[in-house]
Amino acid sequence: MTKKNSALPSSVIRRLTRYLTEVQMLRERDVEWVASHELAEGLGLTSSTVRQDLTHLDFSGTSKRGYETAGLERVLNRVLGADTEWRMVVVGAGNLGRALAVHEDFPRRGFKVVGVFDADKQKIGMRLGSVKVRGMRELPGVVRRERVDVGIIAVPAHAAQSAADLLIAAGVRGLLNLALTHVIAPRHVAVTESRIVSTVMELTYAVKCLGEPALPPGAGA
Amino acid sequence: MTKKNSALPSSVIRRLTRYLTEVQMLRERDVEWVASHELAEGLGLTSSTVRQDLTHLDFSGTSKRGYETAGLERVLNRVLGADTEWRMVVVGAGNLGRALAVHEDFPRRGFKVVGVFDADKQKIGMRLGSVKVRGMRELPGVVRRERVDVGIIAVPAHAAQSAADLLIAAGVRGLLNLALTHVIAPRHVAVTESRIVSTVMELTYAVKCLGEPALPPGAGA
DNA sequence: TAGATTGTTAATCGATTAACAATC
DNA sequence: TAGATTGTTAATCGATTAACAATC
Repeated sequence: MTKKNSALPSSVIRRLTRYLTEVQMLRERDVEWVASHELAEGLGLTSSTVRQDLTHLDFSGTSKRGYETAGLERVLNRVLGADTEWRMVVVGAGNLGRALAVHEDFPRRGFKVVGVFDADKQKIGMRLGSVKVRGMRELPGVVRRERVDVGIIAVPAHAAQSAADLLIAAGVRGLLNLALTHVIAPRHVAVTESRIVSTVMELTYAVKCLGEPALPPGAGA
Repeated sequence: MTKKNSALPSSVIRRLTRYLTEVQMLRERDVEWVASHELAEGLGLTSSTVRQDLTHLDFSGTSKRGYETAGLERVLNRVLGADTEWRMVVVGAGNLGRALAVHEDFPRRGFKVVGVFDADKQKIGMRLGSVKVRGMRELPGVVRRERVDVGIIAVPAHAAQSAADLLIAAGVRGLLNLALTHVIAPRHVAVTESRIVSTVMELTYAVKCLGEPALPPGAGA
């Protein structure tokens, strides 16, 4: 609160989320201290980057010992807002939408899915964990009543913008867009995009660039 | 083939995947030409970035008209390797793994899931689209026989590295890691990581930085 | 103390943007 | 032709890495 708080670069934020999960795992194993070079190794970074990143936090390491995991976890949780509950809805009850609605990692980290919506009547009423799939008409009411912060867009590309518009009009402040198209949102709504198909294409490009393996592992003759 | 081909920067590759999906949609709507500023607008970029990116391609635009969508789609497909079939297996038949195994966007783009594996006996035999969940012991044989290129890791964090090791030993050349931990792989295996929980945390951080809305949309009294 | 590790500054590296001549 | 848009160069911007004094 006493610290300048807004808008760390997204490159830094992306890594902070990884430090957090790493530190949580260290804590489960009762590791009390971690050095920048250890975090770096575990995550494929340089120790310099780690130290640079952690200076953005209201938290200091100790010479010779590194960073106390308990304190680091606490401050990362606070900066990332992972210490508060975030209420989400999922739009689209296809394979991806259904998987996210019941994804165990979400409640574990303070993300609560309070509703799932789909335009397809066949899907309405379907039970997903603790929620039922509802029709799109119910979306605005649920978003308001349940004070939903974030909408997850898991619909086909052609329906993504109208799902976004509906969520924005209902009052969400963030959108996670999983559809293949870019969605437009006003400045007061944050948008993050994540596309599994694009990610796989990035991977296969990298594979292609590796070239054919000199020797397939375990090749006999 | 006649062009230097390897290792465009990953920032460029990430955008090329988006140009490809965008151009495919334009083609469905029978749009024959697209200008850099139009692509930029549709994707939230600058026209300068778009033109810069497209110079990496073995393809030229035309003054006054822009880029021919048919040619652009063809060359993007070729560069990204999206014109060949990629064979994949999914390790982990939890919610996420099952969703990916039957994800419709994959076959549509040349990605074929030829196997799903899980250590849990209860899940073995479960039917997912055209494949059945198999035990981990069958993984090496399937990867070899089916000439699998890429393994998708959709297991809990503590099992991620051993899943990676198994896939690598069996001969995959790429890993898509969806688990929360970093996995280590030798240089001849490409790794891409994608973590839905981290992505949501990036989003909620951005929401937090927006601050409280001055006026909640549609606030009455 | 001696030595390891932080915090921080400066140097490097890469990515994005601006600008404009060439071109159709 | 006139004007719009590319391809490309140079300028800016930001992110990563290297290096080292401060410190416990």
